[in-house]
This record gives sequence, structure tokens and C-alpha cells, in this order.
Amino acid sequence: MITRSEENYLKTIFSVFMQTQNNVSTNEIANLLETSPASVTEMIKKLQDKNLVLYEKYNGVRLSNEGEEKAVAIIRKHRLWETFLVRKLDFSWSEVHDVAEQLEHIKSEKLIDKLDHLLNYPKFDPHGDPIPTKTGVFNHQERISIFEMDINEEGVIMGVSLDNKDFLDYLTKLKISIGTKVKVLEQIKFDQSMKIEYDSKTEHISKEIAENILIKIN
Amino acid sequence: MITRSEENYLKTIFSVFMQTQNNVSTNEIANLLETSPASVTEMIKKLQDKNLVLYEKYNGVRLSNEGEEKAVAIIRKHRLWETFLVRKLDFSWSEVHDVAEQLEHIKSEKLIDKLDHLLNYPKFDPHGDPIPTKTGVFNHQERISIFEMDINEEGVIMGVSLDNKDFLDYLTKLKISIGTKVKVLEQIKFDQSMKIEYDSKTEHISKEIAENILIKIN
DNA sequence: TATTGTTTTTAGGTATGCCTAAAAAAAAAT
DNA sequence: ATTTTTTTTTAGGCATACCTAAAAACAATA
Repeated sequence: MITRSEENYLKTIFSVFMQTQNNVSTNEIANLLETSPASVTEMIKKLQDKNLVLYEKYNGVRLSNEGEEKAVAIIRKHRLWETFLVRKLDFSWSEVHDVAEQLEHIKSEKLIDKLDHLLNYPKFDPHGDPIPTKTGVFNHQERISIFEMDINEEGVIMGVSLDNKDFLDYLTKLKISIGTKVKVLEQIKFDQSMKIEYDSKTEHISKEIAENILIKIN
Repeated sequence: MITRSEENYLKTIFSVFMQTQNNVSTNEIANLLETSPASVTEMIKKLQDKNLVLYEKYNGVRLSNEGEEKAVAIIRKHRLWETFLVRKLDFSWSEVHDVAEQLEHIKSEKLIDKLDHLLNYPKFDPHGDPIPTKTGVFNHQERISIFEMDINEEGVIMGVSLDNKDFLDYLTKLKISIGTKVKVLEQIKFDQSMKIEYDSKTEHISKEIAENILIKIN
């Protein structure tokens, strides 16, 4: 049996390794999990005994194949639950994380399969992050922010890269949500704000907003 | 903060007290939670320190008002999740318990309110047990088994009193489910089996089956 | 290369929620 | 009323997952 705490360590190691491609340091894990480096060392040893990580003293840690499998399964659960909360229970994008953090530890393969089915096998969660399949395959769709789009380029909104309530509330007010088709009309040189078109209307958004809305290009 | 273990104790004390109206004994809790009497004594003291139970040495335990509130909230969550699993995720009646046992400990008032709304404020769970409202009110609908019905009496199926897979599979095969209207046509004296009518057809069911299907009388 | 500073590990401790074994209290039986 | 049986509590341990403080290893710099 894998404990809730162990699952959190695996998830953390996975996501850091994804970004850096380097062994993950004790200190970094401690910071992310808000725990002490000593506790991390202790836990890593336990994970090593269970063959979930590869570890050498003073040299950081990475996941074994088995550990990675578990980590991906947890991420899958987290993202499916987030999708469920937003789509079926009308949670806003900013509210889902803490609850999904709890739900991801529920142990029932059947539950997660049925949830996947209910949601019609979504490929991305409400933040635009890919949801791995049951077999652990990620859909690596290229995503860029609206800010990076060229004039007259079109795209479909896939998610956001900022979890701030005011930001998300503003998007709701603008009726910008996942699936919305956007076209960039103009970029204002002075403040780098942008004019965009969607749902047959035009809006003017600041650089900060544009940077945090993620789209996929057609 | 109330821990998962503490929640399980409260739930157990509540349900035993509901049935007996007497202080609940250490041994009984130990049996139900599959733990040792010594552990129970220890935990009860902790719950007493938190003002969740009323306890006198060698004299059993009962819930305080605050403890009862917590217990009812957990039961509410458990039953709402069971309802969700059956109605939205197509779980069979027999599969829901273990998963709901985990889900009931998720901490988010918003989550459970939204779930309640999604399910349209159900008053009974798939086993026919009442789901308390947010304010802790139970709907005490009188329920009897089909076996207790009189000839020509009619009723609506509210749930089952047996959590056996073969039994529930058989009901599925007979297309008997919650909400089905049933009328008793005949009781066979020899083996106490019954002829019933539902969905414009008649079926013959054994005493054992009839005893475990719960109905409310019109 | 020696020293200083940082990171990581080890050592020893704490709270939770279990356990067994033994003692104490209560209940039942003689 | 005393003995026996059952129930409950106390006492002392154990694993998990944390902690702080000190030691050890590594990295950076004079």
C-alpha cells in the first residue's frame, strides 16, 4: 500500500523532474511540500525501499518506472477531478485545486474510469494541462499564450496559466472560457495590450491578461 | 481539525445509539471498527477532550450535540456520494459502499452542496436510507419490506436491506430498481414466496428476496 | 589548498492511532 | 456473598510522518 504522503512526494518529484530533467534535490522537495529537508530524506529512503525512486545520497532523487507510473496515475486523477468539478459542479477554475488535491487520493480504479467516461474522456483539464490516459500517455498539444500570437492568428482557448481569483472572475465576466475561438486583431505598442475577437465581438485586454490565457493554434 | 479516524468513531457511535438509544460500549465500537478495545478507550478520551462525546468510565459513551452534528454531516456526505455513484457513475448498489467510505472524508462544504444540487436534493440514498439535509434533518419515511405487505397492497421501491452482490445482480436482471411501483398479488403459503406485479408484468419472488426489498406505502 | 558556506544526512524527539498484556472494575453465576 | 467471567482501562510498545539540532558531505571562494 502506498500512503497519501508517499503519493504527494511522487507527484512532486515527477513535476519537478518534468521541468528540469535533473535529479530533484532534497531542499526543493522540502520547499514544495512545506516540510523539512530531514523529513524528505527520511521519506525518500522509504520510497527507495519500495522501489519507487532511484536515490543516491547527496545526489538527489528521480522516479523509477514504477514510481512514474504511480505519479502519472495520481496526476490523471487530479486532473479528471478538476475537470469534473468545473464541468459538472460549476466550480470556478480557481476553486478546484484544493478539493482535487484531496480527491486525487481516493483509491478506486473503477471510480476514475467511470468519471473519465462521464466526462467523455477529456484530454485537457480546466487549466489546459493534459490529462494522461489510463495507460499513462500524455497528449502533448502545443500551447502558447494569447500574448505570443501574431496579428490575425486564430486559436482555441485551452486553459489558463494563473490561478488568481480576480483574474478568473474577470474572464468569466468577459465570457471567455475553454473552447472559445479567438482571433488577434491588433497589438498596441504602447502598453502591449491587445484587441481580440471572439463570439462575434471584440474586446481589449491587457498584456497581463493575454499572457495568462493559453490557446492551441488551429 | 477532526481526523479521519475520529470521524469514523463518531459515525459508529451515532449509528449504534440510533438503534439502541443506549450508551455505546467500548467492545461494540471495537468490533464494528475492527480495532482493539484498548484503542477505543484511548480514542474516546481524545473525543471527550474535544467535547464531541459524553463519557464516563466503565459506562459507555454517547455523542454530545456537537459530536452528533459532525456525525450527521458525515452520514450526509456518505449517502450523497453513494447516490452520486449509483445515479451518475452507474455503480451498482453493492459497489458503492467502500468508495463512499473514502469520499465521505473529503473536506469541502461547497463540494457537498454542489453535489446535493446536481442530484436534485435527494431524500434517500440507493439503499433507501434517508439523507439528512444540510441542517441535519432526517426524512423519516416509514419503510417495510415487500414481505410485510398485504395482498393487493401497492408501494414504491425505496431501497434494499441487503448488500449482497448476487442479490443485487438478480434485482438488476428483474429490472427492479428504486422508484419501481409494485403490487402484491399473492403469497404462497408453502414457501412464503410471493407473486408481485410491476411495470405491467408479474414475477414470482422468494421470501428471501421479498424480505430485502424495501418499499414505502402510498 | 584551506576555509567558509550551503546542502544533506543522521540522531533523537513528538503526536497519532494502532497493538498486546496485565490490572481493575463490573456483571454473572454459584 | 463469594467466586468466576466478561468488560474496560491502564501501561508500555510500534509505525508513520513529522520536527529540531548537530554532524557530515559537498560546493564555492579566497
